[in-house]
Amino acid sequence: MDRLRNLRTRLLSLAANHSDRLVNEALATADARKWHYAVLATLAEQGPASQSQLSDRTGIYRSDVVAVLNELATRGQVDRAPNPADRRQNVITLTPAGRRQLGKLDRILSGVEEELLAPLTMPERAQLTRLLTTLVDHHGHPM
Amino acid sequence: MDRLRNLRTRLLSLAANHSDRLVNEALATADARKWHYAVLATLAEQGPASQSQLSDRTGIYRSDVVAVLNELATRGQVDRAPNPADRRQNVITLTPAGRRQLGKLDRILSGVEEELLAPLTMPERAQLTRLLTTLVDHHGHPM
DNA sequence: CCGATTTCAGGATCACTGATATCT
DNA sequence: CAGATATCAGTGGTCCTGAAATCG
Repeated sequence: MDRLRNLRTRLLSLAANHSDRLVNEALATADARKWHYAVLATLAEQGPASQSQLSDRTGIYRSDVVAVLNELATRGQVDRAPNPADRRQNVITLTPAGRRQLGKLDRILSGVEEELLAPLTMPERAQLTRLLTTLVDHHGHPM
Repeated sequence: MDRLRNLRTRLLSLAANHSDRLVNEALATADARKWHYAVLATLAEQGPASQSQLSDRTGIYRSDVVAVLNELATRGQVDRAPNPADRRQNVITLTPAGRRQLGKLDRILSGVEEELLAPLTMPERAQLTRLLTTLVDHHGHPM
C-alpha cells in the first residue's frame, strides 16, 4: 500500500519539482532562468565557446541554444560574433554585464540551496550530494 | 569553478530528469503516463473518490484532472458517474480493466526503479529514500 | 558528397492561472 | 449570498524531433 509515497522515482520528481520551483522563482527576481545561469557560468569558467559547445557543456538542446542566447544578448550579458576561423560557428563571449549578472545569480542560488537543504544536517547534505552524483554519473550525463 | 557540477539543485534536476525519462518511456509501452498510474493507484488503495480528492491525493492540478480522467475513461480503466448525494461531484471508480492495468504498471515501474537505482547498494538506496523523504516532507507535499 | 553548425518550426508533457456554469 | 466542484481556455517552460541553409 501507499505505492505513491514509496515510489523512488516519484520521490525524486517531487523533490526536484520543489527545488525547480524555488530556483525559478528566485532567478525570476533577477530576470533570469536556469539556462541563463548555465550559459553564464560555463562561459566564465571555460571561456568563449561556440553554440554547440555550449549545448554540450550545459545540457541545453542544440535547437534551444539560439533562443537562450538571443535573450542573453538583448540583455547585453553575452556577445555573439561569427568565428573568422570557421564561418559556420559563432563565438559567444561573456560581457562585463554578464559577469556582474553571474555574481548576482550565484548569490541568489546560494540562498536557494540553503533553503532547499535546510532540513538536512551537513553530513546528510554531503551524503545526498554523493548519492545523486553517483546516479547522474552512472547514467550518461551532459556536462 | 565547476559551479554547475556542484549545484545541488541542478544535481537533483538531472537525476529526476533521467528518472522521468525512464518512467515515461516504460509507461508509454503500456499506453500510460505517470498521472494515469497515480490515479489508478490511489483509487485502488483509497477507494472511489471525487475529482478534487484525486487532485489532492495525487498532486495533479485541479484543472488537469479532467483530461487525465477522460483518457482513463476512454480506455475503460475508470468509471465516472455523478454523485447523487452531492451533484457537484463525480464519483470515480476503478474498473476491472483498470485494476489489471495497475498490476501491469506496477511491474513496469518495479523494473524502472531497479534500473534507476542500479549503481547504488541496498543501504545507499535506503539512505537516498530517507533523505528525499525528509526533503519532500519538510516542504509541504501534495499527498 | 558527407558532416558539422546554426536556425526555425513544431509536438508533447507539465505546472500554473483564470474564467465560467453548476450546485450546496 | 459565499464556497465548492468540474470544466475549459490558454500561457510558458522544458524536452525533443525534424528539416533547412550555410560552410568545411
